[in-house]
Amino acid sequence: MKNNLIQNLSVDCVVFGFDTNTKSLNVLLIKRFLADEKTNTPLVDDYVLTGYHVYENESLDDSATRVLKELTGLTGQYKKQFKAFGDPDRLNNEKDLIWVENQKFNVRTVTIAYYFLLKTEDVDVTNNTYQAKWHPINQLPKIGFDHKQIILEAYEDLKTKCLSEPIIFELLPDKFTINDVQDLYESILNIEIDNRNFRRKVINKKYIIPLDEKQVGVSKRPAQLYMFSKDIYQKIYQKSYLINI
Amino acid sequence: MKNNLIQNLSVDCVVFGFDTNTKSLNVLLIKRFLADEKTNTPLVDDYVLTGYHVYENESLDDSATRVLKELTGLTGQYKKQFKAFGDPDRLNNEKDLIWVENQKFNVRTVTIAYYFLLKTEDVDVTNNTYQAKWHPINQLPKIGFDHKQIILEAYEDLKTKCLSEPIIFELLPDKFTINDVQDLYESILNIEIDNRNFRRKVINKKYIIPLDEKQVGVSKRPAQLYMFSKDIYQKIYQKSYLINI
DNA sequence: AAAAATAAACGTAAAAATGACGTTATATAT
DNA sequence: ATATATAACGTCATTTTTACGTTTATTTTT
Repeated sequence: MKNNLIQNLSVDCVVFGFDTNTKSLNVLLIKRFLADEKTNTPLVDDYVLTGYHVYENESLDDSATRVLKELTGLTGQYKKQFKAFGDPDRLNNEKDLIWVENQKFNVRTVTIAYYFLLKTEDVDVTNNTYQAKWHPINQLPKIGFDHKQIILEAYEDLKTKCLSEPIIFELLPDKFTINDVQDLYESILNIEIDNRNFRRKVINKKYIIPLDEKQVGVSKRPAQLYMFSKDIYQKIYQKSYLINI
Repeated sequence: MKNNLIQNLSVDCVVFGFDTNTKSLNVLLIKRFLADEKTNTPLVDDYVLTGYHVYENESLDDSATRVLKELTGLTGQYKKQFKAFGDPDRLNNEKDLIWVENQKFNVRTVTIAYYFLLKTEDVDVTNNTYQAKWHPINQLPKIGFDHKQIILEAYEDLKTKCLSEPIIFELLPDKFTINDVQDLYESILNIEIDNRNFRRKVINKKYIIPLDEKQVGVSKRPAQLYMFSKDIYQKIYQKSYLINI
């Protein structure tokens, strides 16, 4: 009955990026493909999150950081551990497939799920060994394991979190327009926002700093560029205790 | 290097309750005591969270539910999985002590931490085998393992969450006064709230329902009793997309 | 070079929510 | 009856939000 031995321990990373051109919140996924050698029938043909076993002397956070670095080459990105997934039958459908190495029945794989926010421009997707690819959160392909659920729960957490903290700027280029910010909120939250009110609200923030630059290469009036100052934000930040139930 | 074998898997439960008399947010903790048989020197003398190994065919959620039931007899309480703790040296200081059965060095214990919100009145602390005791969150005793950190992180999550969701009512009796609600917010958030403004705000909520009852046994003007209607809340609830950064 | 088109950027006013504070009402205790 | 303590209500100024209309700057078209 009691089970004080043995499980697999892994981390999985939901990597979010924002495409300012298509105005789409994207998730970085890895292609899985495996065919039967004789019949050539595809056994696995889907996408999954990046993840890996946690090394023996590694903290959970470090493990997630390592996995992201291996995939993207990036470190220091916004990272949040948002949930552990560990139902006993979590990977049972997949148990003789790849990624799950030498697993026997009844071996539980607990995964600690993180999400990362990064600037799409920082990642070179074409140049990696993982066949990684960005997928719009609203048009996810066939997803393996229970990773669809993990992605959607990460997304829910992100939706809540972006309302109360300026994490959105982790997803934007260093220099952005007010409309970029609005597009991003609209994509994440799947809502429409009044541009005039939104603009005023954002511009009034002390930590949104107008630059001496405008957009280049646009075929209409170029917009003012801004940057986000984390320093200023942290200095003037004071926790709001506004009860909103 | 790689570690695809094995670790201990447990759940730990931070149980929150509110004492309307002392106006204190409390945590339910279990006494640990162990003395050296010869010298009688105390080896362990502190408090810890309830927790246990996850059973072989048990989901993480079910495991937490079981642990709470064993401690309090209660089921169906508000429950949230808020973080996994799994640093490789997490329990190393404690490795030859009780609770950690037959552990060897280098065995990692990952714990999935939950917090529960319950009505203090529902729990009979005196009548349990665990020597469980309520402790004000602001006057915690000596705490074993890394459970102090776990408690404080649960508390942080609760503080954030109670601002945007009416989970506070999980901590109050079924019938409560407006001042009870205020006391609870003040305790949790460690702030002072203007009674008149707070009262207006709360009373205006459709899901706060005045009863045909007043306080009894108080030595001053008895206050109106209210109840919280989860049904009405869920019916009229619509996600607010107010961006507050 | 002027006009048209388009998106950026600014403005205004009503409504709602919040914050700060004064006053009244109702029960119990003396 | 009167005092007392707490519950409960009220008012007003300020801030924030919502809902729109207007102007400005730049590019493209004529």
